[in-house]
Amino acid sequence: MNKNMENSEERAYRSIVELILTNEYKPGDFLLEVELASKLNMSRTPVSRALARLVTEGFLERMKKKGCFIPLPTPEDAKQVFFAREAIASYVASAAALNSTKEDIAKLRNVVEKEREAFLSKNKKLEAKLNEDFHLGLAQLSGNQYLQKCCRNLFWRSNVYIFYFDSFYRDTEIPQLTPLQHNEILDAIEAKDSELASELMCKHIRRTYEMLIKMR
Amino acid sequence: MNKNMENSEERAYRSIVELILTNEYKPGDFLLEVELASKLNMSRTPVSRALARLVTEGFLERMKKKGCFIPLPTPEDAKQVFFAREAIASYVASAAALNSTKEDIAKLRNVVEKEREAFLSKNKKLEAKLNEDFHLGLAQLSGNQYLQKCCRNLFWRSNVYIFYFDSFYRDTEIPQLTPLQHNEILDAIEAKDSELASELMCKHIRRTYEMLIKMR
DNA sequence: GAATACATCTATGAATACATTGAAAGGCGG
DNA sequence: CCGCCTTTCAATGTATTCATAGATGTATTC
Repeated sequence: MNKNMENSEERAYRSIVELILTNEYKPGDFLLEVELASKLNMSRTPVSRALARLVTEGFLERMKKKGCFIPLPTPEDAKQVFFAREAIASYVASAAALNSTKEDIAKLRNVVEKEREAFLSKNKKLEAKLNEDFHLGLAQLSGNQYLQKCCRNLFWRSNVYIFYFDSFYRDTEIPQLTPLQHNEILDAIEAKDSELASELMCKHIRRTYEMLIKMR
Repeated sequence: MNKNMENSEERAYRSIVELILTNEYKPGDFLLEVELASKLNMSRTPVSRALARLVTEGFLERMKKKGCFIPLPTPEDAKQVFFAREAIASYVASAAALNSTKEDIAKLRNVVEKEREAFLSKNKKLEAKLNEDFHLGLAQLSGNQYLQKCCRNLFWRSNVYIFYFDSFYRDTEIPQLTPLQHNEILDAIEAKDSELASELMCKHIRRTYEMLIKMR
C-alpha cells in the first residue's frame, strides 16, 4: 500500500517520535499498538517494533499488558536526564573541537543562522528541529558513533521536558539565548579549544535545566 | 511448552548475550533468526525482537536481508568504544563517589575480593562476570538510570574486544591488576573524592585499551 | 456491607503464514 | 573466457491469527 522505500518500522518510529515531539501525545498518555497502527495505516507489527525500540532507548516506558507511555516528568528524572546530557554532550563538544573541518563548522553555522531566523519569526516547530539539528550535528562531528547514539537518545528524552513546559519556556530568555550560545560553542570548536567547547556546552545545557526547575 | 515464567523475548535476549559473551558466536558471525529460534526452541518472533534490541543497543549490527552480526573489531571502532566508555564511566565514578553509602561500597568490595580469588583460581568466566558486576554495580551507584544504561551497553560492546583478544589478554598483567585498580577506585569513592575516582576510572579503562592496541 | 472468587475484556505476547528483497549462482551471448 | 542478465534462494519484513496475562467489574457468600 505504501510506496515509500523506507521500511515500515522506520516510518512508524519517526511518526511516533513526531507525534510525541509535537505534543500530540503528552506525558502519561498510553501509546496503544492498535490505535497507532490504524492511525498510521499499518499493521501492529512495525508499530510494536518501533515502540519496543523507543522503550530500549529510554524514550518511553512500558507497563506489562497496559502499553507504552511517555514517562511523567519528575524533578528527579529531569535531573538525571540533564546531568547525563551534560556529561555526554560536553565530551562530544570537546571531541568535535578536535575533529571538525571548516565545512563541518560552516554547516552548523548555517543551522544556527536559521535558528535565529526561526526565533524571530516565532516558528516554534522549526526552532525545535534546528536545535535538534545543531546538537545531533555536533554529536556526529565527535566522530564517535557510540557517544552519538547516547546523545541522540538523551536529547530526545530531554525534549519531552522542554515541550512539557513549553508555555513557560517561551516566556524565558532561553529561546533568544540559544543561537548565541550555539555560536559561542562553534567559536570554541573552530578555535580547536576543546576545553572551552566542553565547558560552554555544559553551561548551555545546565542553563536550560536550571530554568526548568525554577518553574515548578 | 516452556515452563519459565519470564517472557520469551527476555529469555532469547539473555541466551543470545550468553552465546556471544561465551564466544560461541565470534565477531563477524551472522546470528540468523531461524537458526537461533530452533536452537532456543522458540519461534522467530521473540528472537527477532531480542536481536532488534541488541542492535539498538549497539551490541550487534544489522545488514538488511543478511542478518545481525557481531561487528568485526577494528582499531577505529575500539577507539570509539573505549573512548566512550572512558567518558561515561568517569562521570559514573564521580557521581558514585557523591551518592554511595557504606553498604553499597561493602557490596562492591566483596565483588572485588571474589575477583581476586577468581584470578588466582584462573576461573576466566567467573572473572569476566565479576568484572561486569563491578562496573555495572558502580553504574547503579551513580543513581542515574540514563548513564547506567549507556554504561551497560558500552561495557558489553567493549567486552567483545576483551574476549576477542583473550589469548593475548591472559598473558598481560591486566587481569592481575584489575582487582587492585578496582579497589583503588572504591577507596576514592569511599573517601568521597569524586575527582580522584573519575581519574582512576579513566586510567583503568585506558590501560585496557592501550594494552589492546599494542597487540595488533 | 465487605471480601473473595470468578467471568470478562482489553491489550500485548507469540506463532505462523505470506511478501519482499538482496545476493549469488548459473545460463547465454559476445 | 568474460561480462551481463535472469532466476532462484535464503533471510528478513509484514500481516494475520490465536493465546494469555493483567485489570476490572460482578455476584455470591459470610
